[in-house]
Amino acid sequence: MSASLRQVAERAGVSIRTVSNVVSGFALVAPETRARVQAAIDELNYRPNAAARHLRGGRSGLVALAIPEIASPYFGELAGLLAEEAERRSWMLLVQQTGGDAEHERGLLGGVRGQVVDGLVLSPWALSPAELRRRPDAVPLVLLGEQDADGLLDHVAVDSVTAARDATRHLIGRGRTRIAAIGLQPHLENGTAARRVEGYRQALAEAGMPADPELEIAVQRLHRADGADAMRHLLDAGPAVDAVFCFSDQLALGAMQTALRAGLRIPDDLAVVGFDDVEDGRYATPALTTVTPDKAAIAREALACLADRISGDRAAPARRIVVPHTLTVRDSG
Amino acid sequence: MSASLRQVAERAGVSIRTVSNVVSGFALVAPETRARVQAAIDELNYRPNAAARHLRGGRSGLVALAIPEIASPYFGELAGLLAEEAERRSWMLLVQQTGGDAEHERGLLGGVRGQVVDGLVLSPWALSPAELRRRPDAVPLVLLGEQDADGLLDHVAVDSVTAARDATRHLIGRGRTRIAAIGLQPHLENGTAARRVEGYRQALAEAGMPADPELEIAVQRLHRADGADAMRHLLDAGPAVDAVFCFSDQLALGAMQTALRAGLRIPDDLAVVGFDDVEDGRYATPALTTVTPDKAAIAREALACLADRISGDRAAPARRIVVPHTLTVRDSG
DNA sequence: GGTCATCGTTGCAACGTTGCATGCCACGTT
DNA sequence: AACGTGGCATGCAACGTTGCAACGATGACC
Repeated sequence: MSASLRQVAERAGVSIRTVSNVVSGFALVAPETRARVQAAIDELNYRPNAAARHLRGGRSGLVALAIPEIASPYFGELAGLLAEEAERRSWMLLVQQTGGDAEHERGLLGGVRGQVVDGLVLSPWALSPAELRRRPDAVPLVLLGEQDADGLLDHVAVDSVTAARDATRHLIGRGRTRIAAIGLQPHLENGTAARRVEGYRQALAEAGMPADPELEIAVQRLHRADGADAMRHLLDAGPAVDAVFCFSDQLALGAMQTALRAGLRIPDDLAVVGFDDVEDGRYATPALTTVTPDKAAIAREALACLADRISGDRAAPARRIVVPHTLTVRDSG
Repeated sequence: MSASLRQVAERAGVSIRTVSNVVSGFALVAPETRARVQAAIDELNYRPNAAARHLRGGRSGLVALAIPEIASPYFGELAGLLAEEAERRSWMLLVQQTGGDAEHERGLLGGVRGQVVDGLVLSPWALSPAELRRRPDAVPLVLLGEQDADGLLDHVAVDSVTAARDATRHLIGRGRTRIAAIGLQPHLENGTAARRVEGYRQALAEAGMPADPELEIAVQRLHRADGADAMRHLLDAGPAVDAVFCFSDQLALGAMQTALRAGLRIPDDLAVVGFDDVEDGRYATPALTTVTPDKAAIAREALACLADRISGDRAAPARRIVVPHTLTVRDSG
């Protein structure tokens, strides 16, 4: 066990309170006393007890990040940035995997196991906006992704409609005429996929191209395997396509592998555009053209927002923070 | 703020202690009392206070994972598995990024900020074995990777020498004669790279092939960019090669991109083998042949070991746990 | 010379929980 | 009737910290 204030106090011949004053740095302490206390602290290798501070002060210095899965490159990169940002704020980051499970997500809304954390950054997957809204009012919460919760919950995201439109416009601009979209998720309440389809359709409409339901492929999850399956489906049964816009880089990479194996040349026969700009895509062959959300901004804004909630007005109107995105054109389309 | 035992007790008309007994499930409580207390708990939505429990019991239920970076696919996948395993044990997982920085790693050895965690899983990068050994005896610690700390610290890892030998043997078996190794890290104390070179050299020696220093390429880190640089170096200045064994999949993927861009056919002109078996590699084109460490076993064993330390004998002799690996042959070599 | 502000230090209480010991009651045994 | 037993409930103390108010000592001021 580690030394406590009491032991330091005994050793330095002062009261517990005085040691506390030295440790916190504040308050008036005579230089000589401070030095003596400091010496005792060093000798005993005193470290303030986090549990006691937490109990007394109500702050744990912990923030939780709840995401579907850490191993997914997008969430991994995001988690890394959030960890950096948390470190900068002297917070510790606790990571919870929801597995995209509604039950699990719901559980977290009520607070992470016994009020351990000061705040929660949640990237919902299966939870409906309605459920998000009627959450038990517990820890400060910031949502990642667009959530149909305007005015009720803070959330940070790129503008998916615009981003998807940009990506699709790009393909149209390159002369593609049969552009498929991979990544619809009609089974989920989560609005992200819906918004990306919307942007995709808008771009087609602008260009006077008909929206063909056969070109809109739904997936269960956003993994490479789902992209591979979707592409196989398109190649087997589907109509001819000369481009695919995938709602994540993972989907795009899976789709690319299938297409390449089928002997298609990318981008000559098939252009592929992704979404997220994860590192994989940059080193894929061909390198993936993709929508680049400002992930650092997402991390920064999410924690800034959380910080405001934690130490500021909890009842302040909810904020909808939109971070910038760009289209990064590489070799795949 | 949330309800406390006292408030529940008042509402149910019993003592604090009795409520505590109901909450903990143990002890003898009359069915009728239990029901009344339970009702009060539900009405007030009582959740035990983690800080108080931590202070009282000395356990926080938190375990820290310290890795160089979450965004790296290997560590991301590992973190995911550790998170699952932690969940299974009702632990929460706190993630610390060290950035491969010695100072940072050293800081963690002394305990994560004020004894917040019950245990620490550390994947050292820059820290020397000597420093690891003379750590201040604080929280229970398990190291990931081979650490030259036998008998002093618990650690979990694959057998890198054997794994590297297996991989190299495979290339030799396929008739490759000029096999480069990418991933040496002579600037680091961390022994992993050294072990992989050793296995590589062993396999060459077995086959009566000379070890050519020009074929052993050092890197700063294990990112795709480093692999790409190393490959470029080999193609530009270096001698002819017909295979590369990379010490991580990241390196291999970077190397592959450079080779493909240079017009080499993989595996015809150049065979590429990686290490880690991350998902990227499976979906790369061509799919990456690689050493597959049993990552789930690493996660399982690491936490099992930590659990033993936490609730068992802290002075027990350190364990060196070796998890199995296989060679997964795909298209790249 | 007395009152008052200032500086440095201190004791008390409380945060919410649980281990321990003890209390009380009813029942069955001697 | 006295005693022991077991079931159930409770009070006290302590974990380590910090906010608050108060303390004595010192010097300044009127």
